[in-house]
Amino acid sequence: MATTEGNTGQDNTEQRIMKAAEELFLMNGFARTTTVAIARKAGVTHAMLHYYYRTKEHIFIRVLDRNLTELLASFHPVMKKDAPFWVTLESGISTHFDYLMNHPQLPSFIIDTMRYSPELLESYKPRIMATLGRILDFHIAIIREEVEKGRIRKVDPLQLLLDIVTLNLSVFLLLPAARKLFSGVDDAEVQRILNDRKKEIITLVRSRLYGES
Amino acid sequence: MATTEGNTGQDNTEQRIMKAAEELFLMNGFARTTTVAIARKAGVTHAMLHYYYRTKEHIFIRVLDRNLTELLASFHPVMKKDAPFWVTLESGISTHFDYLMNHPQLPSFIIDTMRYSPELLESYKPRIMATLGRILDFHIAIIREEVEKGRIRKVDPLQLLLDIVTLNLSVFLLLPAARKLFSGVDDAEVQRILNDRKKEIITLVRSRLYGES
DNA sequence: AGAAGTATTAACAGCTTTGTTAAACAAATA
DNA sequence: TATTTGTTTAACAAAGCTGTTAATACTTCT
Repeated sequence: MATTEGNTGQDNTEQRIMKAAEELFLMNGFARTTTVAIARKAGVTHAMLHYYYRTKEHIFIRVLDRNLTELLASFHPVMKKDAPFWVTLESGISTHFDYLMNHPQLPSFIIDTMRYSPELLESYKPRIMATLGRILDFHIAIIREEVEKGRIRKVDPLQLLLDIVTLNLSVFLLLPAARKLFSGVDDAEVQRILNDRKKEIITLVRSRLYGES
Repeated sequence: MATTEGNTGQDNTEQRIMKAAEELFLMNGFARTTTVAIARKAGVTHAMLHYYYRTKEHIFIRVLDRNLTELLASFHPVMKKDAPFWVTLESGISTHFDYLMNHPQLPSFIIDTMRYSPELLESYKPRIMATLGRILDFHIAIIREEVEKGRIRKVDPLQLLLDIVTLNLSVFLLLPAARKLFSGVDDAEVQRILNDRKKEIITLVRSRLYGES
C-alpha cells in the first residue's frame, strides 16, 4: 500500500463513528441519541464506540467542542468591520444568517444542550460568557453612539440585538418542526423560503432604524 | 364526611398524578419524562399512574390535548376584531404575547412534540392544519388589502406574519436555555425583560408597516 | 362486624441502554 | 513462521424504564 500511516483520508472506523455521532447528536441531541444508533449508522458494533471514545459523553463532548468553537468564532468577522453603520450591520445580519443556513441544526443543538444537559456545557460557560460579553459590549456601544448622534432612531441597543438574533435564530428553530407538519416540501422550496426570510429580516431591521423600507 | 362523591376538589390521587404529569411533560417533553418521576412528584407509586391512566402515552395525550386545544382557541379572539388595521394588529400581537407569558412552556412543548414524537400528534394534524389555514387566509387577505390600498408599506403578508409569530415565540423558546446560562436572574427581572421585549416587538412591527416609531 | 368494592403497594418481568470483557481475527514484525 | 500488537465481535452485566400482578389496606354499605 502507498499510504501506511498518513491516511488523512476518511473511511477508518474511528472517523466513521465520529461522523455518525456528529450527525445524530446534531439532529437529536445527547439524550435522544443512543450509542447503538451511532454504531449502526457507522456500520460497526457499538463496542467500537467505547473502544475508541470510552463513553458516550466523551464523544459528545468532542462534537460539542468543535461546533461550539466554530459558532463562537463565527461572530468575529462581524466585529472586525469598519464601515458606515448600516453597511456593517446589514452585512453582519446577512453573514450571520448565511452561517446558520450552512449549519441549520446548530441553534437547536446548542439550546437543547443548554436546557437538558447543562452539566456537559458547564466547563464552556466561562468561554461562552466571555465571548458573549465582548460581542454585546462592542455592539451596544456602537448602537448607543448612533442613537446619540441621531443617525438612527431611538432604540434600546440590547433590544435591537435581540431583534436581530431572535429573528435569525427562530427560522431555524422552527424549521424542523414545520417540516414535520407540512410533510411535502422539497429542499428547493425551503431554500427559497429561507432567502425570502433573510431579505425580510433585513428590511424589517432597516425600517426600525431608519423608517425607510 | 360531607362530600361523598362530588369532591370536585383537588387532592385525590388521580388529579395529583395528572398535575405532576402536566408539569413534567411541559417542562421536559415526552421522552425525557419518566413515569417514575411523575409518580414521585405526585407522591405515589408509579403503579398508580398505570392504574388510573393505563400507559404513559395515554396520560401524555390528555396533557397534549388540553394544551393544544387551548393554544388553538387562543387565536380566535384575535380574528374577531373589527377595527382599524393597526389597532387590531397591535392588540393581536399583545394578546398573543400575553398568552405566551401565561403559558411560557407551551411553544417548546409543542415544537418538541412535533420534532420528536410526531406520531403522538398525527391525529391532531387535520385540526391544526385547518385552524392554521383559516388564520393565515384571514390575516393574509387583510394585510394584502391594506398594502393594495396603500395604507401600509409593501410587504409579503406571509413574511409579516412570520415576523410577528417568530418574534413572539423566540423569546419563550430561548428563555429556558438563557436562564441556565445566566444562573442568577430572579423572576421579577425576567418579567421586566419580557415587558420590554413586548414593547420593542410592537414598535418594530409598526416601523415595518408605517415607518413611524 | 362482615362482605364487597376500591385504592395502593411491593415485587417482578421484559425490554433497552451503557459499558465491559474474553475471545477471535487481522496486520505488522522479527 | 511465530510473536506481538492492534481491531472487531459476541456475549454479558448492571441499571433504568414501562407495564403487570398478587397481595394488602382502606372505604363503604348492610
